[in-house]
Amino acid sequence: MAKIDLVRRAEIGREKRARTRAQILEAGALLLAERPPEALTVDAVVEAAGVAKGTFYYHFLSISELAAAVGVMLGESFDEMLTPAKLELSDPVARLVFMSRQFLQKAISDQVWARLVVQSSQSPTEFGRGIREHLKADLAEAIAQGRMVVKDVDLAADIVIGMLLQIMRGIIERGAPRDLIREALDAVLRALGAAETGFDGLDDVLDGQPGEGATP
Amino acid sequence: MAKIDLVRRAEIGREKRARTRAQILEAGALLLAERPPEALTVDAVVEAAGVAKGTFYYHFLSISELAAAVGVMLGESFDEMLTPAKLELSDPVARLVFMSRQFLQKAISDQVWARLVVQSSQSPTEFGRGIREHLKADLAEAIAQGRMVVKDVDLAADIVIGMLLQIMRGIIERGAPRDLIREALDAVLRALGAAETGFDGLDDVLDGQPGEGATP
DNA sequence: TTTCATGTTGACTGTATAGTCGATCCGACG
DNA sequence: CGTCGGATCGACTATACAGTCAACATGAAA
Repeated sequence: MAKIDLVRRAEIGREKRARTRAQILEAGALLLAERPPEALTVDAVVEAAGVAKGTFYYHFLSISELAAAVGVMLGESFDEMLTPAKLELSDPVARLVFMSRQFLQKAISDQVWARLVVQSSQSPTEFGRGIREHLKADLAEAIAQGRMVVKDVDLAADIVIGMLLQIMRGIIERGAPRDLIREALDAVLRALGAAETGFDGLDDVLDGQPGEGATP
Repeated sequence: MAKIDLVRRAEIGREKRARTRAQILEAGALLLAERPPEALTVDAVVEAAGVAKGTFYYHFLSISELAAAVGVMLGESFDEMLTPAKLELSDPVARLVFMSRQFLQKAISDQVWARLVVQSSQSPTEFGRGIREHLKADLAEAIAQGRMVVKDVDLAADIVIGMLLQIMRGIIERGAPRDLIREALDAVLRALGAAETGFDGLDDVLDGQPGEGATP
């Protein structure tokens, strides 16, 4: 019995498999942007993805697993979006502002993404918790440096998350008037009581200019 | 054919009818506190309410009508809660603070109510729009008086609503630490840029003391 | 006691959805 | 070009749910 190269075999379908899975994932994301996971049916997903029902179950165990996968996808888009901040900005308040700015800009340029974020913020997913922890780390650092009036990290996180999420809802429903982002960022800093304790480069971050060390 | 007193007849069952309807309504509110209306089934409602399925359809046309009725109920609880502010407080910022304070206090003392409010805030119901308009009226007055740094009424409303809702979520998930309400109210005022432009009695309202005119 | 409007019941029908499974397709490899 | 394993398909069963309806319960009035 000639042993066939199983490893090779395993690779064969991988591209097709990945493509189909991506189709289902994208369709799921699109649908989850406009309804909660509890209201999402397998039939709706497979129709939107253009695949057969069995194919869905070949890739996912259930709708909730699909929802989790979409959550992971969202989380990755966040990491991708926030990585530059981690690398370039050493100041926690600057990182906070940068993050908030990226957040709102993405919401303005990608409505589906915005809706998806808003929907995902309801049921506490793994993704949501990750964002929150990331945010809390920055806030704790800022508090430790005596940069903020708000001392309770959880309260500070709720303030930031609540403002950004609701402003995102506003963007979805009513669009983004001129200077919205700048005014929103100012309001976030004021709410935390971090407005007057900035560092030199903060205005650049607020305006979306290249930050510290980027200008030779 | 002796005309029977139809008006009287109509009154006969009213008490029973009202009681049953209230049962269904309460069960619906309880269930809608923990899942979105799209995920609520008639069977679940009638089981929770302890009535037969036909009874549900005798009182309501559909789940969405029940959800609307629950929304109206919530709206009434708001009116009830906010009426004293309208009457006693002439200052728009004081009314804003009073409203926010009542809001958070109620959330702390009534978890089901809090969950229901959070859930209802997702799908824009009639109730949600009413609250927003009410809030925007106060904010517009405050802006007109030059009391706030934030000039965009919609942005201001999103800031307040976002903060309060997310803080409510925090209360639901992690409880309310000491001084949470006071710190939250301070943060709201700072966010709007209304912290330094207060009037004399504002501290009383912030602390939940009887407001202006109540001390003879 | 009888009558009758109002309200309640739960069995019933039809439909939508979940989840399964053997048939089929596809493409690499010998 | 035939074989074979991984991927896809869609018909099928079982179940959950929506919505209906004829029968029954209740209690005030005659």
